[in-house]
Amino acid sequence: MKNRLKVERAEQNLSQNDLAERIGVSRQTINSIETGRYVPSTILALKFAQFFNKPVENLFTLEETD
Amino acid sequence: MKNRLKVERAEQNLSQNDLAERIGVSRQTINSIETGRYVPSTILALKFAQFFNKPVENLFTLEETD
DNA sequence: TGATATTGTAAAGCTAGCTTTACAATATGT
DNA sequence: ACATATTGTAAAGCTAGCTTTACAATATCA
Repeated sequence: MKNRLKVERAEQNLSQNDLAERIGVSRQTINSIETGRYVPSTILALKFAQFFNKPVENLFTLEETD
Repeated sequence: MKNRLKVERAEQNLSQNDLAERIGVSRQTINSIETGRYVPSTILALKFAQFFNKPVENLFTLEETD
């Protein structure tokens, strides 16, 4: 699964730490999701969507391997 | 987090087992999500959305406690 | 240059997601 | 009534998500 967190974050000029605090998770969680080490829970995905004001599908997209 | 899986399933007249096979998970996973025991991964949420042809936000919604 | 911010990783520890197997309770259909 | 389908749970086992702490590499900026 791919995600656009890094880009969305850049558009808002936020650091991983900023986003982590706004969403309520650790910075490592943000980093791990951005670098593809973790697939977030649906709760987290919905929070990102809410925060960036974009549909979940716009931030996260399935790949063949999923 | 609430979800509308049971309703969507009923609208399509599908059993938990049917949905499980279509999505590619075990029946217990479907049951556990429907009864609120598990929060699915974002990959699973996207698959449900794809299958029911509805946005993730339409199937899963955050609650205060999330 | 020197100090600070940002990002990438790693490890340990705990919890949660998912699987398989299994059984009971209820609903459906002949 | 009987057989079958559906749903709810449970337990064991494994993997993945998330936390905290910590350190190194790179970028930013006075």
